[in-house]
Amino acid sequence: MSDAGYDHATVERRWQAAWDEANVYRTPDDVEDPTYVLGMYPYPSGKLHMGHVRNYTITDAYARFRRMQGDDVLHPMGWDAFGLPAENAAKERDTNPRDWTFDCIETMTEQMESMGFGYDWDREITTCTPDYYQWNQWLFSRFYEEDLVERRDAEVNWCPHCETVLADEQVEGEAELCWRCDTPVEQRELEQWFLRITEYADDLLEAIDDLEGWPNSVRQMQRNWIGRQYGAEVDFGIESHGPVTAFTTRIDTIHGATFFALAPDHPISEELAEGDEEIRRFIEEEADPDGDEPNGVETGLTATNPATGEEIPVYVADFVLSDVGTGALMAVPAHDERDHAFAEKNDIEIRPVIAPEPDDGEPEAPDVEDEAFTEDGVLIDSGEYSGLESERARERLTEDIDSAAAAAQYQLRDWGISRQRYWGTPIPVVHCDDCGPVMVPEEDLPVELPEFINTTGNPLDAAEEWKQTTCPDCGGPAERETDTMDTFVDSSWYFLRYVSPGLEEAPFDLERANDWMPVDQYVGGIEHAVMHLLYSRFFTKVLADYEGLEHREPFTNLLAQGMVQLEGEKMSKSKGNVVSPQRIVEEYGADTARLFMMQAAQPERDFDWSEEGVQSTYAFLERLQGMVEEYVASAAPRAAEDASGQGPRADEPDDDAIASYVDAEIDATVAIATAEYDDLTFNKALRETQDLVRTLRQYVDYTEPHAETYERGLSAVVRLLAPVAPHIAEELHETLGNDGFVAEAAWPTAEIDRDRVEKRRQLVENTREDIRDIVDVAGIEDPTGIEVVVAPDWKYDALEIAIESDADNLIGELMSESHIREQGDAAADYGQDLQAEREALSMTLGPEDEHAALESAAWLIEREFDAPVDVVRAADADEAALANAEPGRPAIEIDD
RNA sequence: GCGAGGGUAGCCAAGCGGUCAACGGCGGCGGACUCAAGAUCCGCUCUCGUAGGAGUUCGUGGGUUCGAUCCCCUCCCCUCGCACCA
Repeated sequence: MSDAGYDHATVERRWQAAWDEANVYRTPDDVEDPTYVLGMYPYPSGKLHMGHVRNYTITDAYARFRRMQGDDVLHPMGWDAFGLPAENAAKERDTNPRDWTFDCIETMTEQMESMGFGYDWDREITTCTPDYYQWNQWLFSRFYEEDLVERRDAEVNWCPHCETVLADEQVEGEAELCWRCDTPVEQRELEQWFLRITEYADDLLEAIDDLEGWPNSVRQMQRNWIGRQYGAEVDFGIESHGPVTAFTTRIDTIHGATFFALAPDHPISEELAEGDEEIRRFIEEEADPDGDEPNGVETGLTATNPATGEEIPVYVADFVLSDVGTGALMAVPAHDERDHAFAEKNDIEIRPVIAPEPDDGEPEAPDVEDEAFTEDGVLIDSGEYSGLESERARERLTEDIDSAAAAAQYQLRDWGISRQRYWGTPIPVVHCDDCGPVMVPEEDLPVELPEFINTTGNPLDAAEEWKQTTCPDCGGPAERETDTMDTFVDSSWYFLRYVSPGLEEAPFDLERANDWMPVDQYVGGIEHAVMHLLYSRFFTKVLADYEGLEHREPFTNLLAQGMVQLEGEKMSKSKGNVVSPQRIVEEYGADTARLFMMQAAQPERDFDWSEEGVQSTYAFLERLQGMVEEYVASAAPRAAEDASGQGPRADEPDDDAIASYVDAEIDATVAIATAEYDDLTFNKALRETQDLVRTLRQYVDYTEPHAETYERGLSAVVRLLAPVAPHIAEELHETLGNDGFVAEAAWPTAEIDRDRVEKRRQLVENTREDIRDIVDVAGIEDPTGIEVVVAPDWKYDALEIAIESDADNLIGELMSESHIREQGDAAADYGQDLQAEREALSMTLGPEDEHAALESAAWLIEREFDAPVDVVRAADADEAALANAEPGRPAIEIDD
């Protein structure tokens, strides 16, 4: 670690206290439409990890940037405070989830403050408080009233380790493991509460197209998850069981259906199993829906193909899933891979009815002996439908077959929210023997959690006194529902609660929510791409439909931030490669940690933590502080001189040129960095800013700087850095003699033409490089003078003509200009060059601008080669030198 | 299998039709400073070249174009998500 004098701990504490004192990050209720910047609230696990730090540095930097630009900003923080880990921790430590959770919150709040995150803590929300979760209950009742809640017996995913039900989304991978503990998930039948998200499937799906501020990956993942497929439902009559509906996307292949298959848990399969030992045995012992092999058993029944009237055998097959489609399907082995595999195994006819579109002549049946032909094509052997294209045939068949109707299938299931755990929102329902399940009336909310009981099962079940109640409808004895809600319910609307966190009459202040929502910039991990983000969209749409919310989408712009890795690997406790933010803050300070992270990579990309990188970031801040302090120290005596009437310091003419270079660079940096901040590409904004620091340092090293310019540069740097490194920025802002907080200072502005800046920088850079090349290639040891000659005006004119001209003979066109023609051979030569490069030409700066740019950058060249540099206009140069000069590329003469 | 995003010099990584031998960082090399080291600063870091030049490069093979790292197609590889989905 460095030994120099940047006492980050003191600086950071000082400004954290000052911000707090001055309420800098408070958003008053009466602001009109603040820029709403939000990071996904954390689960209070007890410690901030690098992922949190990155997430919240992104939102904080953006919020600070917008605030400095003059926006009102809403940047709140809260706690996703319900959940299983608290319960487990409480059991282990013999405490209770509430105390444990609040301990964790306290620790993490301190850590967040030590990072310098500027939150409006007055809007803090904590989902495990009755103040908050009563509104989960209220919303549940409202959903119930709107018929969006359903109680049904359901086969649910059950984690034996967590002793709870899991949503489909919480079951991971082919092995079906619990997302929390990786235990294999089992199936159980339970009475469950469901939110009917499928009612919104179309809305949720179609609105994705308009979420232009979201990453494509997330949008695509949500589309996949909803999984809408258009097809048809069609009935096959099964003897003695009546019509059975099957869903198919390929009704055009119906003439090739050679068997019918039922899921093992289809009602008919179960009925058959009762009277047929072999079917029973298959369902109970052999069926393996997870296996690769499609297994099945013949039922001896036949089904009537509604298109052909043909009788086809009915199987019970384990590759048919009861929760996909209708749990029954018409099987067309010739045109479906799964059906093909099953048919081969069971020796069922494979009958092709779709042929590839023929180039000419008659369609020919494809070879489906070994492999199904699954593409669309032209129907064959399909009676009156033969010759139709698949697409058209689907329409016609759906129309013509009596029992067929167009239908859509979704992969999205209703959202089961019941959890058999203690630490969650009690589902506000009372079970009455006479009335059945009854909603707890609004005036009796919240249903508060009873004291925690340390027991093996569900503590709510054990809380006898709490459980026994009376029925709100009939007044008879009744029992409370003992399940609690999935914590994703809490997070589905928390962003609305921040708008009016203490409101006692409603979950959120409608009018203000209408003004303030949606969240302008939401930032969080990609792991929430489906669950949290989909549920939040669902809630928002329901609230729009029934509660007068005027927004149908919660998050306008979404940024899925990348991971912080170590040597290309995700940090994890089990790998033991975790870098502790706390250690970094202690050793280098929050500013260093934040700055390092933001400059390391674009926010959405993964990047490697690097101790060297952190050190060099720290050194950068230290040097910057040194520069500011030195400047202020040297400015004081100068100011005294000025005041004593000895007059302003006389700037040498040479200095003016340098100052104009520095000035231009300041403008360029401000403009570019601002655009990059706007884009959340902090890495690029910071690179520009650091480049400017380098320029300023070179400036001050080279000459006595023009005070106004130099100070303007330092001041710009401090403010450009303030969103990311806020503490040291405050310190330097103060050192530079400013009153007030940099957090509330005005963002620097500069009007530049980015195209001009790039041309100017390019010209200077190319020229410097050319000089280096010449010195190197020519082996010039010690140059004594460098002359840089700008091209004559007529060449710029010629270039412009060449760009605009579309004449075949450019030379002719050029020569029609008398002032070019006068140049004789030189004009002809340059015309040849232009002709050759014809298509690649682009406009440069004008001769005066090029001269000025080079003149102001001459000091960089003098400094580098330690030789005087003369930037010369064409008019003042000798003929020989001019030959090599072109627009964008001055002639260079080096003396040694 | 389907979908999304990628493959750029030793490594990380920007660029996304001409100003590109290709920004920036790391690593390496040389120089300044120093008794020395570190830090800092200045260069170099595809090949050849005694005046800014030439040659060969951006996963593979084709194509479009006066011109392609950048656009289109084929294939190979990586990462992520979904998947016996009817």
